[in-house]
Amino acid sequence: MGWGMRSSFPRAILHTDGDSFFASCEVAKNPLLRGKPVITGKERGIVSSLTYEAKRLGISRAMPLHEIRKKFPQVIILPSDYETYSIFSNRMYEIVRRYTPAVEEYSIDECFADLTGLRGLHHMSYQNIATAIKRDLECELGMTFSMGLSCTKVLAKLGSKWNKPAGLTIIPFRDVHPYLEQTPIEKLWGIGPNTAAYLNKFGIQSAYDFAKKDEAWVRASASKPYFEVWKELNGVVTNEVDSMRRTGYQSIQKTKTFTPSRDARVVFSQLSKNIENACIKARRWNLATQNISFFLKTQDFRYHGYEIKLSSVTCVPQDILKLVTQYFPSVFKKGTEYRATGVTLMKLCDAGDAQLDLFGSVLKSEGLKKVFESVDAISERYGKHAIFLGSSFGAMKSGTHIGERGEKPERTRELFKGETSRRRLGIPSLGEVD
DNA sequence: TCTGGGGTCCTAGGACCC
DNA sequence: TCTGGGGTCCTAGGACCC
Repeated sequence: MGWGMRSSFPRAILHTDGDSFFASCEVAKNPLLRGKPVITGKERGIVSSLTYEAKRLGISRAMPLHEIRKKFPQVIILPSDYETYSIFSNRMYEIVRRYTPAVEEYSIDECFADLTGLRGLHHMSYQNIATAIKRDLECELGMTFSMGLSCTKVLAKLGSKWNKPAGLTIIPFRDVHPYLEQTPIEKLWGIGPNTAAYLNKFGIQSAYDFAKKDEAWVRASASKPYFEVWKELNGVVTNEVDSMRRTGYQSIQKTKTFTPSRDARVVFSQLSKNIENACIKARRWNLATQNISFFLKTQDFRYHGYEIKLSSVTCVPQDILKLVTQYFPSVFKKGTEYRATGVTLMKLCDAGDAQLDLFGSVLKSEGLKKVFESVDAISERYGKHAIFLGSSFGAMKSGTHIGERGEKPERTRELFKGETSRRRLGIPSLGEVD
């Protein structure tokens, strides 16, 4: 196979992308904002999402808000309201599902839909089905959507990016050439900066350069994910629209940046809060973990932490806190200024009914006692004052010590000795919100 | 990009087994 | 004892995505 090969039957894959999604949700929620420069991300101090009116002023994502307030006092700055965004997101999925059950909820503002074979049912061409979906979305949600229609996900995604905002770009496979020629390789979905640089070394600059490479070369020179992108550029579906709804997570991570602090109690309380929140999310999905990791992030963006294997599966923060409390002192360095903490519940498994029952009783009887113990262990180490541990841990004190119970983890591993270890916890490079 | 928060999948190499 | 081949599982790290 080479350039020109195709899947055995033609597919119609639609990619839908909400334009400036968070900011658009805010406008849809409050019509008085329409036509105005609106940005979200107030709580972060930088721009998260922005309307085109704001873009026209020269504002861009990640711009500090103090700068914007000074330069553009007319801009409306709003805090993120994820509950609303989630409601709009679900409405978006439901509208698309009127036309096909094969809808993949790809992210809060994007979905894929497989329209293959539905022309007869709807008495419409694929183009007209896409147009109808777009019309429904825009009428009912009060915002615009960018869409791409082609024969694979990679090409559909290329289409939705082609004409933003509010564009619908159809890329029939026979017309794909000019689109690929005008697309730098690093703009392709699935090709990041590393792979782009690697491919550049072989003279591959555009998506077209990549697509026309021999199969043998791609197979030999790139790993599976890139081979699959290559196939999709050639019209062969390797990544089907997956309409399975989420039933859980492989891992749950909670991290939060705070006002920089050298105070162990402050840093620990932040970590504790993250652990609580991670466990709340795990329990909401009836998930439990036996492998966790935590880290402290310094002002110079270094990470220090441990990966810990617990002696049993749990979704109770106290169980995790007990171990984290033991390891916290060897991670926390006096005099070092920290900016964030984080925890990851790894290898999540079904918590099962028994686990939930256990949790229920723990909550009622043993829970508070254990909380006291954890808090106390830190108080012992770092001072007499009660630790402020956020909402559920505030103003506690007690007389017992954690050491006696001393549940031992099965195994621990120190993390983040080197710079390259950062990615252990999925510490990301800066991504895009929308 | 002077840096938030949250995910997924793939691969190489070692451990262990027959 | 210095030498096979092959399979599976697990881990650590890399890369990518929104």
